[in-house]
Amino acid sequence: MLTERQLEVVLAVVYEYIECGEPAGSRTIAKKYLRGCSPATIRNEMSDLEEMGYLYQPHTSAGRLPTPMAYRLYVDAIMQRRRNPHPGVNGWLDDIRDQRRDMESVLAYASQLLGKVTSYVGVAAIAPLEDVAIHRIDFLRLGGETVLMVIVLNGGLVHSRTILLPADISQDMLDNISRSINTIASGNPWGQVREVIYSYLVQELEQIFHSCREAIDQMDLILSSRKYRLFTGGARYILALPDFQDMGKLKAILSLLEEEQNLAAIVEKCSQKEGVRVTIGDENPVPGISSCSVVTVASSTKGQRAVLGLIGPMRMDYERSIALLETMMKGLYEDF
Amino acid sequence: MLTERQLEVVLAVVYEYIECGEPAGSRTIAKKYLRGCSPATIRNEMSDLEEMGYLYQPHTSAGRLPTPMAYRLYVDAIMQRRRNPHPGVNGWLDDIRDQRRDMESVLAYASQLLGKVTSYVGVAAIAPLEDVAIHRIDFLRLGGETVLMVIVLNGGLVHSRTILLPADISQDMLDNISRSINTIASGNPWGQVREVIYSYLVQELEQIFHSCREAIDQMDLILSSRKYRLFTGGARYILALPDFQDMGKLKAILSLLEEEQNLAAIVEKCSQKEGVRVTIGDENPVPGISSCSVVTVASSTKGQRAVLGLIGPMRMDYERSIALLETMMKGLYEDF
DNA sequence: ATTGGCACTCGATGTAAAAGAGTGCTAATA
DNA sequence: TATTAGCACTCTTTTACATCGAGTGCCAAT
Repeated sequence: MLTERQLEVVLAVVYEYIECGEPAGSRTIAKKYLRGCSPATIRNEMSDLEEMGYLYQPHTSAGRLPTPMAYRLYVDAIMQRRRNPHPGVNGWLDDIRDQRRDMESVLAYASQLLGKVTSYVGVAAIAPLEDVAIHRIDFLRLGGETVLMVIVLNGGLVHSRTILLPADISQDMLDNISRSINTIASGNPWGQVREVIYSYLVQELEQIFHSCREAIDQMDLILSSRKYRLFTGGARYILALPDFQDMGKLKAILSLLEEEQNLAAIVEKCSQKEGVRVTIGDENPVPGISSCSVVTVASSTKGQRAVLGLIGPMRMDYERSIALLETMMKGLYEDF
Repeated sequence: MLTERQLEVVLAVVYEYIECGEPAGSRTIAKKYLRGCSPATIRNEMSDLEEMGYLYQPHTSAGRLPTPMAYRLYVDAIMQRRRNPHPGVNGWLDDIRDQRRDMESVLAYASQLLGKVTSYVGVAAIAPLEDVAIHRIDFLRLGGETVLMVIVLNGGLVHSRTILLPADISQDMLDNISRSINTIASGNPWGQVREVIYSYLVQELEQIFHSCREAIDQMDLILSSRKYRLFTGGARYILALPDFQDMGKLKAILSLLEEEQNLAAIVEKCSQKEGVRVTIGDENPVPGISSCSVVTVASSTKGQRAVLGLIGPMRMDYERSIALLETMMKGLYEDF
């Protein structure tokens, strides 16, 4: 177990490193954070803390750096105490409100904004899941067997997808089908009406036209798949950070952004429960960004679940990031 | 004017630099490209060419590098002669065909593919312009004055956008409006029906409900705006290129990718006329990527205009890039 | 007009010395 | 017993300097 002073030292090292970006020496810590002690005392503590796995030295004659364990300690400390709202957010939210956009645009804009003001990568995600109420579903015949399925969810989220039915169906017939589906589905989340539709509607419709099953299967595929709609923004700003001067890290993070599935894996894990979540280094499910941390905040109203997040270096400014995300999410949800 | 041999030397320097990535010396050029001449002769020619602005030396004791003028010469030479189709494209096209996706997915996939196989940044764009035939337009009431407008264009391109009408209109009323609009618009490009709708329909509908004008204005905004739908892919691969080891350049190109308007400006310029277009360095309209080149190919069938492109370093492999884009565009258009 | 020869330039590479930051250890101290 | 001052030691970073080598420019010979 850590003594009071050891804890202070660890937190000081983390704080100092986040601020300055360089290994913290005993002298600095003594002077800036623990005025009552001499550098020598701090050295002794540091030596012990290194043995315990909280600190390490990049080389013999350098100061100490925090290990992921230390970051975890630091973040847990932040999470326990009350946090102040991040300043400036209200102004940005007003901008968003003025534009009166749909949820997709709002989140796209939010991710850009997050990236820009933090210099980390901003992430926004929305879970078009089975428990979001369906507004309506339409099928538009594009020609031949190709049909465009448009699913509108409450909150203005639109999913459209061209599907291929096993036969050529007239628009009138498609309208009939969508009317029947909408009667049951509209206003309810897919998760609730799925069973009903499969047990009752498909049978009835199948008598009219057996292609209905195909159409509904496709719907099920989209709505049941735990697919997130993802937005990222501000990737260019991380180039300025000293932590990403290394090409290897840069490549890892850019790859992550381009491969949506991996990003989705991270986001999904975070949206399990509401509130802030911080994943440090190896704690996050994707290899390759083991030197990065992810801060996310998940929230849901009316069954609409959204996630805002920041991906940054392990020495990111957790306190500010958390405050920013919390404030912004709170602000966004007053609108929707 | 350039002599025959001077031309040969310039082209050789460009070719050599594209291949090896290092300044070409007189010795190398003489040995590899102009066997009949001695290094000293080449040196004299090079000296003249430098004066003429085709070559330059990064420092006194280095070989020569091509200037943008030299690249222009080189590209023009390629463009004049017959080009062979790029191998391997057919296989990829089969993959695309197998997935039977709509145009959006196809282009998104194509941009990724382009980036991956070239290590440059792949770009795909589609111009949802006034001259693409409209399939149909729907208005879906989301609640209150908020309405989702879904515009489906021929080819499966979908544009949806929430708009705000000055009054609360029932879904039935909206259906009436869209039915009226579709009667006139469906099957025709907006450019052709725009006048008709404004002169005839708006007047008629306005008697029923004056909000129609707002709705149609919004449509006009989307369809008349020369807005491109853009896809980029493979940005992570350029990190491996020696040309982008410099953070400044990297930042420039990543910024470009995140700011769609700039990218659109580039693409727009290229889609003016069909066929391949190469923009070298400062020739392209966006500052910041003055050390990059852009190769694009534009094409259109049934009024559907699409652009494929590659953004790479100025010493990109133009020959291969051009062949790749031409072959791929040709292949894609056999499907659509 | 072309070519061989040679001095010259300038970046790249390598080595050594000096500087600087920070530790670990020991002995003195409160 | 916990803390502290002092000092030797380690390892990186910086600087300076000599060397190397690729490639040019120019001149005289062909």
